[in-house]
Amino acid sequence: MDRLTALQVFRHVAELNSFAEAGRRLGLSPPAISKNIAELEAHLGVRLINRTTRRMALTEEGRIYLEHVTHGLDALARADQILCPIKTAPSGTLRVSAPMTVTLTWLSAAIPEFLSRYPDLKLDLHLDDRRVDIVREGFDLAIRGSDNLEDSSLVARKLAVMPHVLCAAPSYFEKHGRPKTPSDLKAVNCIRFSLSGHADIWEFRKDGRTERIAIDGRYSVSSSLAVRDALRAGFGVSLIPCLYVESDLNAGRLQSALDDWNTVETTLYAVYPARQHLAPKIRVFLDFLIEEFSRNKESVHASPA
Amino acid sequence: MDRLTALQVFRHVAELNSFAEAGRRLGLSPPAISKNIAELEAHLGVRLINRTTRRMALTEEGRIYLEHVTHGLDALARADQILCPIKTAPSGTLRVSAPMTVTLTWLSAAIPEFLSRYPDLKLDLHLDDRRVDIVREGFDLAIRGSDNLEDSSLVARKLAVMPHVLCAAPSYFEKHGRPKTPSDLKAVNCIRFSLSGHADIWEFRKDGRTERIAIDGRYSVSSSLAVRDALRAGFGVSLIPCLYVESDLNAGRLQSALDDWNTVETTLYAVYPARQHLAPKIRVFLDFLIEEFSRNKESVHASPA
DNA sequence: GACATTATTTACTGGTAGAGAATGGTGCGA
DNA sequence: TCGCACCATTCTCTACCAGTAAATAATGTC
Repeated sequence: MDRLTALQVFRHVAELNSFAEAGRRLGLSPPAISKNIAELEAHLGVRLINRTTRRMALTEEGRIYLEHVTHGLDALARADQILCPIKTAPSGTLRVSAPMTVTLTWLSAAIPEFLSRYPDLKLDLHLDDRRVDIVREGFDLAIRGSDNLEDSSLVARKLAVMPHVLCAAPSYFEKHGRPKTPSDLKAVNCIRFSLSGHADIWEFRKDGRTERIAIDGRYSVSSSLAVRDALRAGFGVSLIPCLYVESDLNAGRLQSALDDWNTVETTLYAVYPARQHLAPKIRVFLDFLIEEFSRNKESVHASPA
Repeated sequence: MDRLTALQVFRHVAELNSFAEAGRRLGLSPPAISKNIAELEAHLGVRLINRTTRRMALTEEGRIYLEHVTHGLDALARADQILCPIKTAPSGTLRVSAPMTVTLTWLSAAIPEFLSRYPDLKLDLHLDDRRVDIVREGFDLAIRGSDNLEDSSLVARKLAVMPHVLCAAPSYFEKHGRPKTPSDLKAVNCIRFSLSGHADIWEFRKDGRTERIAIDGRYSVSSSLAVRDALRAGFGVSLIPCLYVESDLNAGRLQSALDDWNTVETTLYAVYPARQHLAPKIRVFLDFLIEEFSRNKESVHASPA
């Protein structure tokens, strides 16, 4: 027996004081009404409605039962209704995890405009370069580099490609020489971004040939911005997303090397739990990310040139 | 989809934080759990639970929904529980319709004892010689004479047989003669109980012969007690339940006639709406009636002798 | 007194809820 | 590090049940 429909049948019958009318209202045949009431009574072991073919009236038990049932049914209906606005308009709190550096250099400036576009939305943005467990920690969405991409039941949406560039301060190159081939890097102080998937081995490609260099160095750090600071200070060379050193290269504070080699690219993904029933708040933030990253694409791609 | 089980599944999953554990608790297979949640989400168009194979967490919407659903589910559970004591122990209000005279002469004296036996029970006893519509007027039980017995969907339980006796005051018989045969009644002032089914035609049987006499008289009244008053006053003769005139006959205030003829009997029934799921309050009152009428039977049957 | 309406019963059917097996994925412990 | 155990999901299949239709019984109305 489907008790929920039985309860709704009971409620309608009680309120309309008629089996037939309740059937018409609910789109059910008279027998269906009868059976539902009879089954409900059998389930409870209590007679709820006294009825002849012509007349019906709630028993005392029926009246008591109706009161509680009505209350419960209304609460359940309210539960459904409360989700209605949520599933159409963005609202509530959006919990997002994003890598520190990407956010600070690329995204955070645009966040206020995004939030002002959706006044009912709150944003809880966690800056963390770790690969967070999105489900366990209750995030709605995470921005990840391809290094960290786990191939689970999550959905990944590509946002942007971040080409890398090998660079150092002019002073460093003057002192230690400018590498001409990837293998020159073996003898060089390489600053490593420890959270990268390719922290210890750097790849270079040219003319279909791939060189994989196990690099070494005295400084390993978990923030690209710290890497940049070390580069600026002339401490060593590093392979770093172009984006982060764009202005340094333009201003001559840093210089690139091995420009004729293609190097690793980090693809940036938005990762979220499911494609079905995607909440509007996630949907709009995703759209915002796509829009934002595509807007900046040309400037980024132009930078290494 | 059975939404009630889906909601219960959702609730258990949310509270136990595990699909499998919820399945074990509810006696359902893991696939059943999955499907219920998926269907519930499809129905709402909202993702309630983010899940990988290893971990799961409510979404914000899920948390909001759970709160309301829990509330509704509890209300419905309470509705069932509230009926539990009612369906086992007599309680609440018992609405009974009974004929005035039968009650006053036979029953009402025992009512207080009955009520003190069931302290949680209230009795609303309507004394009315009309044939009431038991369902329309919301009675739990009615006491009826066989005259009024409608053959509907109601249940009738035989309580007692009330033999009648033809009688009048000695003064009346002295003045107008004592009838020797039923047909003598045609010339006699017959007092009629108007609510009886045999008010205008009185039947007498003897040796397999039946005499049906269309009687006449100047006084018709809707209470047997008024008939008795008229008899005592020597106004005429009447056919009246032995019970009502027992003491009068014993004391010689009234005298019977046509004692060698069998006359009509009124069978007393308890009538109630249904045999299934008979409420305890009705059950105990019915038992009380049966007990009470069977206790008095011998004295009643002895009276006409 | 014929008709219309009502609740119920019976027999039947289509949809579906649940089990079982298999798959892909993940954490824990040896 | 590998393997084991567990978990959620998908697919397929079956059994059951909810609802309909037609027939019945009862009752109020014109």
